[in-house]
Amino acid sequence: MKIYVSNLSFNVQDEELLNLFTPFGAVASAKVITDRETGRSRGFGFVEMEDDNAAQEAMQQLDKTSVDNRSIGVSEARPKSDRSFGNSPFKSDNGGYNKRKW
DNA sequence: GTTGAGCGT
Repeated sequence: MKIYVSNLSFNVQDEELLNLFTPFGAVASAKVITDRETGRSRGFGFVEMEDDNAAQEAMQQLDKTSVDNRSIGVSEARPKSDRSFGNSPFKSDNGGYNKRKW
């Protein structure tokens, strides 16, 4: 399950995310999105967990909790389009991500 | 020694 973590402090990074979600279950990957140009944190990240129910658990437990003096937000991540940044400038039909009835 | 909505290359 992919998890979207928002409102992160700018000093929290991948490892911090990992440490946050690890106690709830196996974390496949944890990544804080940093600005590609400057390298600074953008204040949000993604966490991929092996176990789905562990992910749900982590979400409820970590959402709105204070991390580094900031109340973070944890929710299920949107599906990153099957091929959003491939090679074609036309990208996907929706323009980035499936804009269904979320 | 930057800053605060947001869904990653």
